[in-house]
Amino acid sequence: MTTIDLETPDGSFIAGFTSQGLARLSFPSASPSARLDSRVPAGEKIPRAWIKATHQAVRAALLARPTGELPPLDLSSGTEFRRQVWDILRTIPPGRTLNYLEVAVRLGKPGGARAVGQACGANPIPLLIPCHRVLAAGSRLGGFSGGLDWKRRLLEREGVVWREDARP
DNA sequence: CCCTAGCGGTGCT
DNA sequence: AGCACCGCTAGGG
Repeated sequence: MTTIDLETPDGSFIAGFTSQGLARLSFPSASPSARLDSRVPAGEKIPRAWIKATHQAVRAALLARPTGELPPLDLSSGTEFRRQVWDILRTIPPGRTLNYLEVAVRLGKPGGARAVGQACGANPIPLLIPCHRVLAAGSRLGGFSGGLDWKRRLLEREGVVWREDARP
């Protein structure tokens, strides 16, 4: 994996590329264990177009704008089920949300809400695969592996309203 | 608020 | 094969 720093007004994101495409993205605030290591020497050569597309997509997403065309994605770290979940997440536009149950239903697995949550947590490319647009039932915030502060910040910019606590 | 039961997918033994 | 873990949900006290 080759890592590239992406500077943004929100700090430095780190993108990880394989020869297949963009494989990971870490937030500026990511804990050392979750943060990609940009010091490791580059493995493979990465097309400049991929880096440019990623940089633009990240900056757009941070402004609550559609990402436009993404570079090729390497989602080989995911199981079939998880890739199906991630594909659904990519259909959620800025400012819109689904909840875990709704994603499960779309997959034809109405009992799979919990597995959907697990798949969201395993999302290797947060922000661009917008797992922050998945809330819990009743518009409750639910979780976020990148830290709930980031989830709140992104949703707020997109004009989404959520409920901080308590069930209906 | 809490607790419980049930759920599907995943990874580790 | 078994089992513990989960970004969950619905129901009841």
